[in-house]
Amino acid sequence: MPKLVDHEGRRRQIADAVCRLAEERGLEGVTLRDVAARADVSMGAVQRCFRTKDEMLTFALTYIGERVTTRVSARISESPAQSARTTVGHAATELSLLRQEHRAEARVWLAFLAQATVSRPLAEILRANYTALQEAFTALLAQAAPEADASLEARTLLALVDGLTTHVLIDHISPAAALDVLDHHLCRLWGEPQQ
Amino acid sequence: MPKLVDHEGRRRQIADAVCRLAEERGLEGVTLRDVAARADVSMGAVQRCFRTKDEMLTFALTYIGERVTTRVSARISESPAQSARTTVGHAATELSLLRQEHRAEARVWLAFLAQATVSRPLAEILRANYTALQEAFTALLAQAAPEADASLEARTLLALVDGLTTHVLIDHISPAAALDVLDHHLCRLWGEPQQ
DNA sequence: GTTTCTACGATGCAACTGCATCAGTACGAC
DNA sequence: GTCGTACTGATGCAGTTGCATCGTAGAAAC
Repeated sequence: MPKLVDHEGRRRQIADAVCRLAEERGLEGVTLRDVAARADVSMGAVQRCFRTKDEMLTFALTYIGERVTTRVSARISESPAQSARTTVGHAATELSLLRQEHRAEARVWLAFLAQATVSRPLAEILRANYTALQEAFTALLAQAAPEADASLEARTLLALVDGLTTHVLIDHISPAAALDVLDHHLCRLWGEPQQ
Repeated sequence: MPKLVDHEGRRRQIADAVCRLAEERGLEGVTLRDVAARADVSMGAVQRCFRTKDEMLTFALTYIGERVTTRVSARISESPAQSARTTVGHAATELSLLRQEHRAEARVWLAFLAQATVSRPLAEILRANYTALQEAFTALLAQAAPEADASLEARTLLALVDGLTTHVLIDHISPAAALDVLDHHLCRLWGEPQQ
């Protein structure tokens, strides 16, 4: 057996390059040549890992989806002793990608979101991610606010978080303002008095 | 004075073609040649109307922004006798582009939204639109729910509507489910009992 | 009818795209 | 060592892109 390469590792390395480029120039600015250069591999290597560009983009979206989901899950499970309500707040904040260091992820996500409206494979990956997120939030909300319609509230929260993220990205509102909105929404959800 | 052409009319005609193409293939599928063909003019005519492709896209975004804003405003002013709360509901529903016939507009809007994260001119047009919408909703909400923080609630409503629209576009939720979420949110905002 | 000037549309062009190809490389088994 | 093979990276190619160019057409002014 001759030279063997860590294929999965290389695919991730390339997906990383895709994300960095998508963040800087948008998804249309992602070309095979630039991806290869950014990932410090040859174009041949990229073509060996992914048969087509579409396959590469699909993998990159799956990759970033897993990263976000993992981070949210981690945030949920790392705060086991807290109340369910606090956990919901933390998870939603994490998901809204408001922190500077996750702004890039948000940009990439939005780029894929737009592309998904005209690409079935991408749309299915996105749908799978959202479904998983919604189930997680529904379960959390069922604990945090037993008297509410957990599924409905989960849909509301996901949509609100996505909208806020988008508005922050285009500088319509500041991250702080987005957090305010989120806090306010959660407080009202808990039925607590709002100041 | 030789042959004169209704420039503004032609620009709108071209912008229409841009929107139809963006809806079908996404913004990356919009090329000068295809736009010209779709608008039933020659490429030369397109180049005469817009010096560069960017200028064309910028105009198209402004154009569609005006269309949406106009429709929302019309919806607001055509129901003068109703309560402020009903008006807010109608306006939000109109803005969420949930009806089948406006799905195309939503797709185009999302395409521009993604592009705006890497294009300053587009981002500024979007920001202007959102600012106008937020002011309108703030004013409405101040009437409809005097005890609430109108500005905060307007930001919430806009983000929620945007998120819902996006989720409908990628088929994560149905238009009916989105309407449910919106209704529920508004009912809670009015402090009414939720069934 | 002639002139004059805008608008037109066909064509050209350099750059770039995704993808295919293929001689060469380097690693591991023997 | 040598050999076979999985891998590499340079190159080729057809198609597309945005933009520039330029001769022509056609509507007003006279």
